[in-house]
Amino acid sequence: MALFLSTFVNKVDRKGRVSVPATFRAALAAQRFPGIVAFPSFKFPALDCCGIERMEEINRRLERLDQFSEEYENLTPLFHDAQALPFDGEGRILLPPKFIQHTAIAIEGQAAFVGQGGMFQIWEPERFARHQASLRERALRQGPKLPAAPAPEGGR
Amino acid sequence: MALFLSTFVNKVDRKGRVSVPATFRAALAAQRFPGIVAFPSFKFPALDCCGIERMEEINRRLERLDQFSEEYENLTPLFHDAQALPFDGEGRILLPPKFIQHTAIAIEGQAAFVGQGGMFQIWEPERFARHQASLRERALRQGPKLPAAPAPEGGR
DNA sequence: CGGAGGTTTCCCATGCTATCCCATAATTTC
DNA sequence: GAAATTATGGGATAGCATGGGAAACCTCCG
Repeated sequence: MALFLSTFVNKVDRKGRVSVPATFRAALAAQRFPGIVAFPSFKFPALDCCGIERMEEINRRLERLDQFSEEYENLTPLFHDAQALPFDGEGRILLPPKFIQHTAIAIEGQAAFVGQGGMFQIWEPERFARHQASLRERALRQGPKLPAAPAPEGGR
Repeated sequence: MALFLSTFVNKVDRKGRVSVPATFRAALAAQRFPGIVAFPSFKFPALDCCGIERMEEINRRLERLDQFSEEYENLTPLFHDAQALPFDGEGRILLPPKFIQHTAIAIEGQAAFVGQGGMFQIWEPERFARHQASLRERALRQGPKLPAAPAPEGGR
């Protein structure tokens, strides 16, 4: 299973290239497409990213919704704006102008790669810091709850 | 299942490396990733640590929540700050600067590995001593209670 | 059709740091 | 008491993030 952990801040060079952290690349190494798939977050100035296989999984989940329902339609933009970003020889990706704009990441600035478990996000570092603070605050207020272990074989 | 017992204090060398106690390594030996996963404790200047399998288990549970829900988001900070720390050939890990800072562990100082059962913590030894004292004091005041064993046949 | 301008992809060079490897001392086991 | 395991130290090496330039590519216009 691909598991993305920790936060890495890397530089964006003049051409709009960024190194994907080596540990993230390693988590994706087994997949057919050597690169990542990214799409603008609905709610935040960030990119949601994963490997191609996860994208296929998301598609399978989407297929379980009624084809002409509003929920279905609400989710399809995800595919409209998604882009496959291949690694270059050094493990970098090129951030397309649209993504630069959506995230407010600057050319010759920095990009934060944020592990989320099965996926990761890309943020402009200062915006992420603010986002993280507000997330913490909300999580404390609401009390994070992890669903019980899936019953079948359950540990213990 | 991995079970971590007792407390060990080891040196942190000039490069920020510490030996993980051999018994803890043995408890993790069966897992795919040879190393530990650590993240800053919410409440204390300490690191919470476990093996990769436990992290994957947490991720599996997380995946049962809707991808873009608030409950989901509330739990992701766990992954933002977690780091996989692989063992070197001698069973040491490298403490990243962030963790050094959070725990106030000093380069060329010491680190305490504290067994907690299914997980363990890493503390700066003096801080842990104070923490332990206040824990004891509270436990005495409140009287510790261990949940009863599940009924023999116990469903779930 | 051909070529100029701009862009993208590939390749090589560099400094830095983490990782590997070996050595030694202390401790435990047999 | 000898051998194995563990904790610790330090030097050598490989991998990573980063920068720049050359080659391939496309597009638009002459």
